Amino acid sequence: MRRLSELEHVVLGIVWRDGPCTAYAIRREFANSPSSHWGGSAGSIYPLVERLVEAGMLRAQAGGTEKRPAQLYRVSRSGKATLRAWLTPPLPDEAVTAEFDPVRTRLFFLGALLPEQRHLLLNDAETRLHHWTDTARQHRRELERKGDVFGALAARGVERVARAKLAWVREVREAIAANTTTVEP
Amino acid sequence: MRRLSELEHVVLGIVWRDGPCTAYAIRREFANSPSSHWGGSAGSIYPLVERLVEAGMLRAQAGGTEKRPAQLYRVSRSGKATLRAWLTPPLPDEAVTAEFDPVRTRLFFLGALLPEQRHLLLNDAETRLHHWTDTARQHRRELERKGDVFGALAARGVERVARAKLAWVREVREAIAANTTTVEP
DNA sequence: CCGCTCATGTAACTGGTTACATGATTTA
DNA sequence: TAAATCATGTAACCAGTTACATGAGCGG
Repeated sequence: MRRLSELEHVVLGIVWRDGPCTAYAIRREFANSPSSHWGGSAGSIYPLVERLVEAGMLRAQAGGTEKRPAQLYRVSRSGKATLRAWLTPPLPDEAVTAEFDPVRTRLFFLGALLPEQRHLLLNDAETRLHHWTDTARQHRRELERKGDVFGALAARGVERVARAKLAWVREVREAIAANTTTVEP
Repeated sequence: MRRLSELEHVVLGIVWRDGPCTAYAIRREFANSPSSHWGGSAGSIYPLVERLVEAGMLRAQAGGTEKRPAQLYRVSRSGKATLRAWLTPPLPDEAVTAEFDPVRTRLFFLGALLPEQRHLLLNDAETRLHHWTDTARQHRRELERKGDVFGALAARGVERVARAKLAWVREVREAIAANTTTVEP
């Protein structure tokens, strides 16, 4: 099989972690995740899982109740090996770069706004980031409560990044408070 | 015209900021950017710029030397208005969430590795993040040197996030040094 | 009994990418 | 004079999304 995509590896990881589970449960995992990078849409997950089965990474078994039957999936030996290979250094080169951040993307062009309007954008960003730090902390605690040690440690990263961004937006506001660079209308 | 994509807005911003410039110069902007989210491939930029011209957001004018003619683009009045609208709150809901981070994505499944192997991944992540903080700082200074005040402030965000992630990876290492949760082979 | 969750899929679309193609100009 | 950069484009592909479709079970 061709090189697995990042999403395919993540699905492999979810099935490894959550034991035998349905494709639907995988989708829910993405839907409940505070990250919005992958939506876990039906159109992506069902064909993806089928591909992993065909590639021998996942095994299907009948499950659920008689009333409500369901396909359960678990990782095969080769699936586990693939998962571990994915976790083994070196990380891909793109793994550590500036990710896509809509707030930062906009700040690059803050000069296109009138000085008064710049603060409106920063205020909005700050409010949302403040709220986001709460969400991130709650999510981490939820994982801790469930006993998912590594998940909680991963989620700590979201918390730290959220706080860093909050501090950053505040720094930007301080910095432009002095600056009154105007721009033609 | 339909709602502009994020990339289309960014291109609008680049043309606004860099004055009359070629599509090629726009591409270079993405290629030189330390972010890898958009590659600025020819296949995306040239058709995109053409679409913005058709939508009346950009105006084309002949330019370059006689020896080497080139199409120069500048933002129209309506292009500027669109750019400002993009910068005007409220930010879209997805603007403030956990972005895609390959390192964090992997840490969720760190438990699938043997305890000794976990440190190999963390070491790799730490080394790269350390290097990345340097890159980010240099890039920010470069923008400062060029007098791009807002660009430099935006780039400060990359720096802060890089440092936050570095601290996070170190925290994770401390935390799992004690933990010896093993997993079936 | 109405709406929500569980469960599984498919078809059309989209916003990019890679790879290919061309050719002039500048720099080492 | 070879290699890099400037400059512009196209065709095929790809990994996801949205929207649609179906149906059973379960809680208020």
